[in-house]
Amino acid sequence: MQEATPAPRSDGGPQAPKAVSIFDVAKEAGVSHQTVSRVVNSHPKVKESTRTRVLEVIAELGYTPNRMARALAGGAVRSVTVLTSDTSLYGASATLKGIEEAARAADFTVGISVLDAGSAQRPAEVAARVSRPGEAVLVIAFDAPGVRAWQALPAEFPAAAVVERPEDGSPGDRPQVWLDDRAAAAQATRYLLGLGHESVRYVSIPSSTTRIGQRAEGWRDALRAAGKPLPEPLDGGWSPRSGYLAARSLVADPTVTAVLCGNDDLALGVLRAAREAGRDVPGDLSVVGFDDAPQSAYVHPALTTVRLDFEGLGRGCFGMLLRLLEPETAPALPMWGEPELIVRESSGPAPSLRART
Amino acid sequence: MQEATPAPRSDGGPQAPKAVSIFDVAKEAGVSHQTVSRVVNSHPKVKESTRTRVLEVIAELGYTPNRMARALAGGAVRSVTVLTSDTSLYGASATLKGIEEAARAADFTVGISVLDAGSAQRPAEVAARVSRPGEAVLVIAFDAPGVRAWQALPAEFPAAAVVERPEDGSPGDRPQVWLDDRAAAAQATRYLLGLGHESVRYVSIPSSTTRIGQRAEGWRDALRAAGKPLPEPLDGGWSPRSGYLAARSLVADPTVTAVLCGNDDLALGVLRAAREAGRDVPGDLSVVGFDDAPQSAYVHPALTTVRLDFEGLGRGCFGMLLRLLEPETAPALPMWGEPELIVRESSGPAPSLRART
DNA sequence: GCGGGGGATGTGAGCGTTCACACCCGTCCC
DNA sequence: GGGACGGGTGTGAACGCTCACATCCCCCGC
Repeated sequence: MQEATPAPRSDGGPQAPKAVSIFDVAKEAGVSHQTVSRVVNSHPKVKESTRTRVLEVIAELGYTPNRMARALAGGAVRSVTVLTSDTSLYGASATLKGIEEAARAADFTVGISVLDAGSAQRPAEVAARVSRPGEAVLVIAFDAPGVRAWQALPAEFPAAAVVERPEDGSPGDRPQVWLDDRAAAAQATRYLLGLGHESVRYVSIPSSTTRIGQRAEGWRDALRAAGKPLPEPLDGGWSPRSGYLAARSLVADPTVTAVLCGNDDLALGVLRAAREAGRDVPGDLSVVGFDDAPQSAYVHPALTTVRLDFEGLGRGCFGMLLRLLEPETAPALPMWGEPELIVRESSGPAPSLRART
Repeated sequence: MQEATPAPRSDGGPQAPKAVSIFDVAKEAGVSHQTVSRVVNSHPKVKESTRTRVLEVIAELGYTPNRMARALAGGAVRSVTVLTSDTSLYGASATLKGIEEAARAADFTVGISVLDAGSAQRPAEVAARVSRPGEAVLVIAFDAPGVRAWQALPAEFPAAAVVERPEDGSPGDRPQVWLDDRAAAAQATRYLLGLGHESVRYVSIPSSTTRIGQRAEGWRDALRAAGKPLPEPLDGGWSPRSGYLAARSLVADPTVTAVLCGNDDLALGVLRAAREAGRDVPGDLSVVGFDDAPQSAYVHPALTTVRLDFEGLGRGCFGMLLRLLEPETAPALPMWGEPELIVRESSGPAPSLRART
């Protein structure tokens, strides 16, 4: 009677549409299952007429290869699991978007598994995240859990990673991609210095390694090059709240006139702390962020920040993996954009210069 | 002889660690492969001593069941593909986070596939996203592509969805979860009205269906209940930019003193438009957002908004799916939080009242 | 005319798992 | 004492695919 939605009751339901297999297609097309397989995998040695016939039947029957069976039989897996520790941060989610896009284009299935601080360390734990031994893995290693997972990954896994910086101790041949955060941070710092600020303070995101982060490094580079003393960076987290907490002491100090932040969320927190302390931005204090999240152009004051091409980076990372997996057929590695300083409203000339004007 | 972790590389081969299978375990434990299978699947009828022995061998050999083979053989798939159209919006990414969390707890693998406007319509296209016919699907259907995918999903798929509102034409038995946006929007509107505002305007996110969205509906409900005229909602998109563009005309009108926005990003755009038009928030204009994104408490002015428990919703959605898949073993459905109005700085008494004070 | 190459196709054996069944052996009951 | 029962276990056949190999046929060259 009613035609709609037979409600897929998992148990003894009389349904089970019995997916069409390679044998069904073969029978219908009057060829062997192997020929169908060849057509599906675009093997060269199939007669054109046969190929057409098979393709017709495939379309007619609505055949879809069963990925599981294919993988089981030792074929190409065309599936990748992304290991990441937080899908909701802008950097990670934009990178994931890029990966998914590239993966879909290459007809890969993408899985996702969230790392927590504890589990990322043991190789077995990490390996267990993957559905099939041998399946490819992509790690978004912007933070410590990510890096640990990347390091813990058994060497036999085909894998690539998006990292803050290449591991320096290890052999440099693991496929990984990164952005030149260091240069970008240096550029942002030089920009602030060029505005006449005596110095620039830095509120840092957590570093992904035991060493100081790349962005902090770049900030120090610029300060050092300008012959300025190197103040201690302030430790922030990833959230606006952590930026706010870290900045409260900072903004109370009138000699601080420029702050570079490890990301835009931190900058938001700094902005709020500044406002509460009665400091005008950019009049009394310049604040520069990092990442250029979609909101950053619209907050008040609009954030001067460093735009990072996370999506491109994600595509690039997948590209490296594809190259590893299928060296001959993989397309050229897509390039991603260079970091770019976007000047908006939250930064301006040092108060001293301003007064003089 | 050697007791410790025999490092799976069985032979002298350079690579190909040749994962240990159920047969390896069986042989080592002196039982049949089927008994191992029973142990792994915690089948009741296995002698305790046998079970212990097998478990020991499993641990020793580092055996992990091969998901592909298991799925192929008709076992439980324990894998779910999430269909969503944008991983970077706060609502979707928070929901995804909740889903992933619940899925991991239930030992499910989660895949993700991004929908674009075109592909979401044809059932075959949607079905092809899934790696195995019969594999479970979760749809995040906050927008039109999501809803179309949900509708296009062949009925034989075990699936659940997070929706803006339940489909009204169809039989209500498809498993879906939603938040009471309508009541929340009504509450926010009443709140603004209670502040003395003559009326409240609405900048809408795109509706997921052909009808007006739930949030707009709630806004209308409240206006109607208060005996106010119903102005046309303004069409926004999802981005701050679209909120900005939509609001430019709005903020130019001095009779408009309160604006409700379909999400926090739109509200950010409205805030900027207001500022450019020289309108003080909340002095001249109250702005209320929706979603309570992590940034919203830190922007200036801090956004009054409706907090939505997206993560809980995601967990709930997965819970529904699990119930569908494993009716007897599934735990009770986790509940998720009610929407909650969070009053911050961007809203206040109507200018008229304020003047009087 | 015959051996040889190679394009086009078919055959059968796995891949690692679960399912349906058969089997063994005690225990209980009549 | 024999049959029914049922806990505990083994056997073989799927599942849908790819791999390695065998086979067929046609065309070539000598």
